[in-house]
Amino acid sequence: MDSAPPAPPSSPSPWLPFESRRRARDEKREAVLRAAVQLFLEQGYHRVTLNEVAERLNITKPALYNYFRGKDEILFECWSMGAELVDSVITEINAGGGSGVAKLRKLVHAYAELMATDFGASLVRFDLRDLTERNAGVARAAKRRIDATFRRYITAGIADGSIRPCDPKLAAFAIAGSLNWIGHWYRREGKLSPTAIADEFTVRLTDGLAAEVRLQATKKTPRAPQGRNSGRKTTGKTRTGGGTG
Amino acid sequence: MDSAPPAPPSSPSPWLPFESRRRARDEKREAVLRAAVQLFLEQGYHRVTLNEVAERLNITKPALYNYFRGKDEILFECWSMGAELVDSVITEINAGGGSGVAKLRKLVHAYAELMATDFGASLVRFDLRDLTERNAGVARAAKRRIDATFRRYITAGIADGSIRPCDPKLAAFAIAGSLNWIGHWYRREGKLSPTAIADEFTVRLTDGLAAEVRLQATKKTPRAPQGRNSGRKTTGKTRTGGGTG
DNA sequence: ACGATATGTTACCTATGGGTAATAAAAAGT
DNA sequence: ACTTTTTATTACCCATAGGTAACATATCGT
Repeated sequence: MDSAPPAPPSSPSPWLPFESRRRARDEKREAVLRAAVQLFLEQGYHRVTLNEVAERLNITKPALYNYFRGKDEILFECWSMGAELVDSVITEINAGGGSGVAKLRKLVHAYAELMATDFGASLVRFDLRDLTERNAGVARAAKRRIDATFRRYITAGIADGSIRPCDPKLAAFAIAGSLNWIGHWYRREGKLSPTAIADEFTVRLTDGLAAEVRLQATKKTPRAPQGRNSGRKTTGKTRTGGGTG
Repeated sequence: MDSAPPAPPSSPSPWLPFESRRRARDEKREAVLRAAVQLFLEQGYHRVTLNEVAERLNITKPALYNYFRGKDEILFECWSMGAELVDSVITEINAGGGSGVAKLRKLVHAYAELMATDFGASLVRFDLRDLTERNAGVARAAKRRIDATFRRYITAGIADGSIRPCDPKLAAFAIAGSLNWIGHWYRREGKLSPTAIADEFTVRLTDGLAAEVRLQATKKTPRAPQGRNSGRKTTGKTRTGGGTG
């Protein structure tokens, strides 16, 4: 409160400290979600207060109630944003063709990239028990649909011969587990880009399942049929995130 | 509060409602941890009150402070129990011999089984941000050791030729992710026994990495390796847990 | 311009639950 | 038996943070 309020450097908030406020409702709603999801991921849902969320948007707590019924609804809407992203990915893959393993690879790749986004990570970092019973039900249903999709692609792959026989349920658990975990260790500031991670995981996770072709890891080795590691001497310390969890 | 207190059916609490209280201190301390970890996993740390923990042990909240400095310390001690289990597993594997892939398989198997225990699951279900900075530091260090072990076995495997060349860091992430996720979906009441899961994951997760032998999945296992669940009729829907997460 | 509506603000309420003080009752020491 | 120490109980404190009421100010339709 010293001199004039020069507006904090990069403020991606539609509410300028005390100025023009004429944006569309939906735009503001989404701005709340973007601020909230970021804080929730940073500090954890229970440690984030609505005052903090509001403050980051240059408004005050009660203003939030113009857009949401309460804290848990904000959480749910964040989660839903992620779920919609996954749903649209699935819809697109379903629309296209390809063998079982091809579809599975597409899903793995897209899902891995999603886990590196805020709304994507919220799918696996938020605790559904923080939602109302009603919303938790919706969320569980969405999760089931996603899980079913993994299994369906695997089952289809086994049927069309592109995937070696295995238990679709456990295979789906193993794959989804790896992918979901990305949401826990990925850090924007790390050296691994989302696409690099997605590329690698697509190979790693479907390699053991594929019936025929063995995909090569994207290690740049121009020729080498047997993925030579691109000279990286694995000098330990690369640390991107928490490692095991 | 009607008739005489016949002591709740199966009370694994050293504190009988109003009777002999002469157990050793450590035994009680651990009883607190067992009750706490169970509640924390069931309902989530923030939704569990110390009153609930105490109530389950037939005591009152302040009594807990004879054994712990506060709620967060209970959480930390639960977490530590899990960490110690992993550490002892690692110690044992390190003591034995075998190729890189052999050690990795041992670790995967044991870790998978651990994820099906309360203290094991607490390793990945608890939020380290709920701990004091000091304890969180200890926990992070432990996690790093575990992660390093995965990478070391993989690196060793590549060196001794038992594992195909790959990026140890990402491979470790992929494997640990799958395993950690077990802690999220495994349910005691489900039909999958911990060993069945461990067996399957050991194959699934190291299959794509192994240089030579391709292990065979445990398919063909007659049916229940273990799971004679008291006559549960297994009607279609198998659902063990949340599926994707 | 001018009400009506949407969107903010300030000031407040209150349930919750971690933590503590004072005290009583066992266990253990002598 | 008695004191001392450990361990439990009852009664309380109080900071936090979600939520609400009452009021203010833009924005908009006409």
